Amino acid sequence: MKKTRVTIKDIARELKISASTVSRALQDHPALKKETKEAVKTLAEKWNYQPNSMALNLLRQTSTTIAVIVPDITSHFFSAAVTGIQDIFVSSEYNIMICISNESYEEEALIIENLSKVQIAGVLVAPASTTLDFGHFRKLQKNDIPLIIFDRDCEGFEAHKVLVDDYSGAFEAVEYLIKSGCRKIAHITGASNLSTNNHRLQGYIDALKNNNIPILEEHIIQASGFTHEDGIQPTELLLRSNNIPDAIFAVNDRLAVSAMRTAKKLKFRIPEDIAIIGFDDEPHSSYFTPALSTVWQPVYSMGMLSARILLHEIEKEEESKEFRHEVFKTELVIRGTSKRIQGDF
Amino acid sequence: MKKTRVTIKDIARELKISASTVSRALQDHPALKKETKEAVKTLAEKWNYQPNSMALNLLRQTSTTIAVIVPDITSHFFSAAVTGIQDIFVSSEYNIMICISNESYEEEALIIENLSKVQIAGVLVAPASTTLDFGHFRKLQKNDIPLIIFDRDCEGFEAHKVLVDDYSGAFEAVEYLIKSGCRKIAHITGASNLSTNNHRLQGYIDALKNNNIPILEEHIIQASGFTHEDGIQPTELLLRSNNIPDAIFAVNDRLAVSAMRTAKKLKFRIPEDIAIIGFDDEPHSSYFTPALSTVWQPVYSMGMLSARILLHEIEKEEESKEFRHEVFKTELVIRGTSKRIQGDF
DNA sequence: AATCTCTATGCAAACGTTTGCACGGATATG
DNA sequence: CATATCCGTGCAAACGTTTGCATAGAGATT
Repeated sequence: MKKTRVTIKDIARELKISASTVSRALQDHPALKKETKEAVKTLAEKWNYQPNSMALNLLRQTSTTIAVIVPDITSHFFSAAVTGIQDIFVSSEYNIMICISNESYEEEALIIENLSKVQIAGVLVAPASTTLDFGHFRKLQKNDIPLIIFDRDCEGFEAHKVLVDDYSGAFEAVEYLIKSGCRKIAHITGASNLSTNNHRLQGYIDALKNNNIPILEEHIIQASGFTHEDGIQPTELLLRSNNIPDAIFAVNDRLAVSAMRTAKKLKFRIPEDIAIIGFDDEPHSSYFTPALSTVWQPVYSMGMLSARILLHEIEKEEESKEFRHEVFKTELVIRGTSKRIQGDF
Repeated sequence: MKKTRVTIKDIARELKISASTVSRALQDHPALKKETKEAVKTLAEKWNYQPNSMALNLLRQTSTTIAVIVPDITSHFFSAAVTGIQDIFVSSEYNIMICISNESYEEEALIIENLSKVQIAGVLVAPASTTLDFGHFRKLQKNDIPLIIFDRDCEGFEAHKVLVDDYSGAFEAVEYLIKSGCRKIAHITGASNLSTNNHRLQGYIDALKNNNIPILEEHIIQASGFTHEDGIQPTELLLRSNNIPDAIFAVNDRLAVSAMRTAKKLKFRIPEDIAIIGFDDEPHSSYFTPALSTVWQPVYSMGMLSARILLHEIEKEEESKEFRHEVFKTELVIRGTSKRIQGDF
């Protein structure tokens, strides 16, 4: 750790000119004469001069670091979103810093606490499932740090938001199940304070209502988490009850996959005995047998748009109190775990 | 963007003392008297003073940013590795910056080029599959920026390395297939300049040799990429040849899953007609039917160890030219896509 | 020869922080 | 009463960069 990078002063000393002249030469300042500029540029090139970004940021009172806070990065959903974000910032002067909240409000608050010690240009956050209080987000806003909420809504909290229309995604999926002949459709839902889960649940309920199918409490089961393992017990509960459903709409693909395997183990035929639709369209979902029907979300685009909005927010001059609110549409992807609709091909 | 954070000078002005005294008070300097310290601390607390990290880094000529360069973040492998890395740095003063090379040497080199414009404390990199020249890594070393190579070896390039014993992982897998009665074992391999692929290929070859099974060129097929789609064609080639194998060892789980589906489509029974073993043990692999047999890698631990080594490298005082070379062992996970060994339960 | 106008460059301050050194005042020692 | 010792604090430099202002020198105009 003794690296002594080439500075403007080194170049100035070598050329026997002042640091200001070097600085101006590198910026092609019109007042300088050609020979000076060239001499400086040549030496800077030769010595591989790199401006010290910290000195600059200190002077300008700015930062080129963007923080991205996600609950988890091993799920395809968030890693794809992060990729979208990255792809926008990679061609900008900004660098992204990834922070993982592990779906924990405490960790999320701690991350923001630590972030405030560092200079940060803006924050993109997909809130943890346990986040009910938004004080930490408000603090950022109070400090004039641009904030974008993505994927998961924080109801009652005003900010720029980039979301997915989970409600209609779920509605369409359930409506499809009904049209394909299912009448006893169960739903495996997730943590009840997540906007995404709630909107999907509401979409499920409204689709049933819309078709005059009674909503049965026993057919709405909450999984204790997002992973495959968390789908086993709810499915067993449903398929061993005395009111066995003929379809399961799961709040995500992992739970759907788990439901699939559990159903198979219990000798149910898919989709004849039990149809299954998931949510997310993870890359491997189409490789199961039968291939999983699911709801695709434009997650990469969502990441990109969030990043673009943040970028604009950071660089804009005028002060506006308007918050953007973008909602992406989903797409129903029908594969083998759901029955065909009569005359649908 | 007009935030004016509280500085040491603000506190000094308010308390009518010098900035140096404030600085010392906050550090509990023994020369200061109690009342001064307390007055400063109280006001700092009240005004929510946060030291400006850029000023500090500038003064100290250091940085608290670590760069992590991975080929891709949507694969479970790298996202888990990044999570391990993150979990080490989260409790340190360092922040990690994620950069994605998209498996491209050019992008990787560009990232390092851009990184050198920013102050960076150290770099963790899993090289892109197309990286054959290591000049960009050497440049980092020349600038005394600690570098750790993980997962993928750069043969002929000296650096700290944290790898997985791909060779014996593959050897064990193929040996298992042989013991379970397979004699015509094919291998779907990947990009030929990736150390991981090569070591797995070599493990495959040596396991066959070790059992006096001839190595057939036609049974070694290179997939054109890492995704599910890339596994279809190689499998079809194998299963439609006039020397159909009785087992496929795929270089990763995605290709294995794809081989599975393709084999099923072609009416092969798994594992009776064709056994399949993958590599990675992705979370969903056990949810296929039959569940995928595979080779598990301690990827999270690998991430953590890489991070620890980097941390040590950054903070160490003495200059040593020794490079660490850590190799993790894999574990064979036998599930349903491979036959049982006689008397093995 | 005195003044004016350019042109090219340097000076110094600023960003926020730390720290070696110096200094003023109080107390203790001779 | 003079000197030594100590305590608490401030000054100024340093990190690397930019930029408004000043200025030196040259040439042009009177």
